[in-house]
Amino acid sequence: MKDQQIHEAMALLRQECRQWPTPSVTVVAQRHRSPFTVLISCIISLRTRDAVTAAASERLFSRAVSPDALVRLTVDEIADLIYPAGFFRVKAGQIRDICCRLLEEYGGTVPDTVEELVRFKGVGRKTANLVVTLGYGKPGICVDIHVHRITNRWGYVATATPDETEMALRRTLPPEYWIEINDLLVSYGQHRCFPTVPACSGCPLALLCSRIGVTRSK
DNA sequence: AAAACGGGGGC
DNA sequence: GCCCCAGTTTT
Repeated sequence: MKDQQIHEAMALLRQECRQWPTPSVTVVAQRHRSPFTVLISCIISLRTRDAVTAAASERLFSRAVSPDALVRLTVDEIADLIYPAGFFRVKAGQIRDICCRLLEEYGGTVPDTVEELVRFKGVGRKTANLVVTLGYGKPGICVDIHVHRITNRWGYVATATPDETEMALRRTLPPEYWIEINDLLVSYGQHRCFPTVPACSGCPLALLCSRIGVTRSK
């Protein structure tokens, strides 16, 4: 796919996604405006639906929006607040551990590089990149399952894992779209370009997609 | 019962 | 690369 085509695709995506609500982690980040809340709600979102993530995040942040406030809660209290998110007990422990380390190693602030962020248990490249881009507004590409699936479905990249997709996009995607593409493709993946059976009929990107007519694909 | 959730870790 | 994690909602 050429640059000309990706410019067209992104313009169409922007237009199309306006009709759908903004993904919840982004909304939560905007409401509380902090790299810390992006980090925590991103951990909550692991293997958990968008609506559940939003509700759980709001419940937790109504009690604490900083590491020093959050460590005063016990693991059980945190677990109760983020229920019914998947793996809620494991995540509660991870969240509290991360808060402790943030206080001990970073004076209660959140580091702003992927390399530092992925040293925390429960934080991988997806979460780290979302903190960097959404939390700090710095260059980065957050590749979750939606970004991975859709860019491959387009034929824009040909990769086996989300991490490989991130590296491929860092080489080929114009920097002006780096921060934005996650929000757009999460929304598109939730409302049209579904995981198993995408709604290709009426898709504004149909002419740019290499899998036209394919109703079942990875 | 099985698949799906905006993954991550360990091997 | 594969398998496990440990929970709910949706089909």
